Amino acid sequence: MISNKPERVFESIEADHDTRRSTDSRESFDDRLNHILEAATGVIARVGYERASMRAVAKAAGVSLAGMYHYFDSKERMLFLIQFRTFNALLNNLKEKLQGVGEPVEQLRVMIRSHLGYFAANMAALKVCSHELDSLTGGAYDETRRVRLDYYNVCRSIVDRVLDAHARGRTIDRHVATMSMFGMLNWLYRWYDPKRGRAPTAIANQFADQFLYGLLGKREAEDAT
Amino acid sequence: MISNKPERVFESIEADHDTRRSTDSRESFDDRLNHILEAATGVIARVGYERASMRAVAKAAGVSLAGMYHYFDSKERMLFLIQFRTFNALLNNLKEKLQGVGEPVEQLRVMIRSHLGYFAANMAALKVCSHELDSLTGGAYDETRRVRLDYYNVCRSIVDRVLDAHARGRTIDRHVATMSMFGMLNWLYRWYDPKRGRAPTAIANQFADQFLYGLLGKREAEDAT
DNA sequence: GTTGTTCGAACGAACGTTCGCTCGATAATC
DNA sequence: GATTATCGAGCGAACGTTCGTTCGAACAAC
Repeated sequence: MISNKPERVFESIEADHDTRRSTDSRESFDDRLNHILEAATGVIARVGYERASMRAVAKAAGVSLAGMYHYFDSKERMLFLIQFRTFNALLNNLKEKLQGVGEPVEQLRVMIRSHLGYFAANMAALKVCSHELDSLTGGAYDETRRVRLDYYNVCRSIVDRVLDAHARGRTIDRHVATMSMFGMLNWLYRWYDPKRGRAPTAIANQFADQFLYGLLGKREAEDAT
Repeated sequence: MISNKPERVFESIEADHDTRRSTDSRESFDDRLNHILEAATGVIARVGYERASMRAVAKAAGVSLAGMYHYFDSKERMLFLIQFRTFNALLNNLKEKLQGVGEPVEQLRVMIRSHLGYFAANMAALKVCSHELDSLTGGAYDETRRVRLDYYNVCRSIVDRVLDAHARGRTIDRHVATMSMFGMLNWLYRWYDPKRGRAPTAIANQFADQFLYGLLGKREAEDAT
């Protein structure tokens, strides 16, 4: 089932075991794959996964229909590659941005800023990830779920730390609180237009304020900055 | 395009112009239509609109494939009927619950409670409405959009009144705030399991608290109850 | 006998995928 | 250095299946 190794793609600077002599063809393979996946991401974001026919994706990528199957063995695998890479990039981006930030409240602000920043910079990919979560099945679904769970755990532990440090006797279900934050953030793909709306950083700040005040119930969140 | 009048269906106690004599066959037609739409809602909620074949819906409803087309002239019209009725019911439910409530903060609480209550009671229908927003095209899409805009305006004006009454010098984009609330609420269909999670009313209360404190930045929301 | 319901059977179109082939570039052989 | 073998990359054409929809006959009710 997992014949097309996904790790190869984003572990680009990893220890290479066997393929490094014929560098030329290898690099051009990955470049070509990336190009096709980007085209696919655009089409799927526009019309949805089921409506996005392989013919339409092939046309958008400038490849023949049959030629696509040199890069993945099925349409579902194509969607998996898009989602798996995006979720991993999102997670790595978050971990990187959190480095050196210790204060829980500031961690939460960084997290929301990071999520929204990546969102705004990769709208199509994150629309596909938010909307087509259940379009994968079996092992492919499980693998993306694993990454999403990692992401959830990082965010959840930040929410926990914020509440532990500044709890004010309110009874808050922390899972519900975390999911409400994801809802606030991910729903963006339904309404946000980067050409018309406010800048992503402005929205991120407002979201962070709203969510923090919502958690803490008072203004004290500010003295952390 | 709009051959199958949708208003007839939920304006059930409206002034009837022409059809009230042959009550028997008329009622059984509506009942049968309702039954098919409910089955369709379940199938679409489970596998998505595109994957939900008319054959699968027909089997779930206990009707032959051809027999479905006696109640709507296309698959898209079937989806339209589901969405249009659900959105209208949601809107009417909200207006009803708001009657007699004057205080803005309490209005907002009622709104969140109402939305979540309807959500919990009609999970499948609201999943279809949240997830398949863009599956309609042309006039059908416009009609559902109109109802959704009505719903937005009611909620937005409540947010406006809350902020006007309790503004504390914070700069808040009210559209962004309203959409963040819809995100928090509608994202529910992605994670909430009525059999495992907390009761809908408990979640509604926490959502209301979070969103209100988030808007106002302090605890004063409570003295409205 | 008309009208409203229901259905089996079939339609053309579109889908994801596969097959057999071609084309260049590289590797191997002499 | 010329010739041959090997292989990845790409494509046109077709496969079998499933899709939404239609048609005409059958049956019921009044």
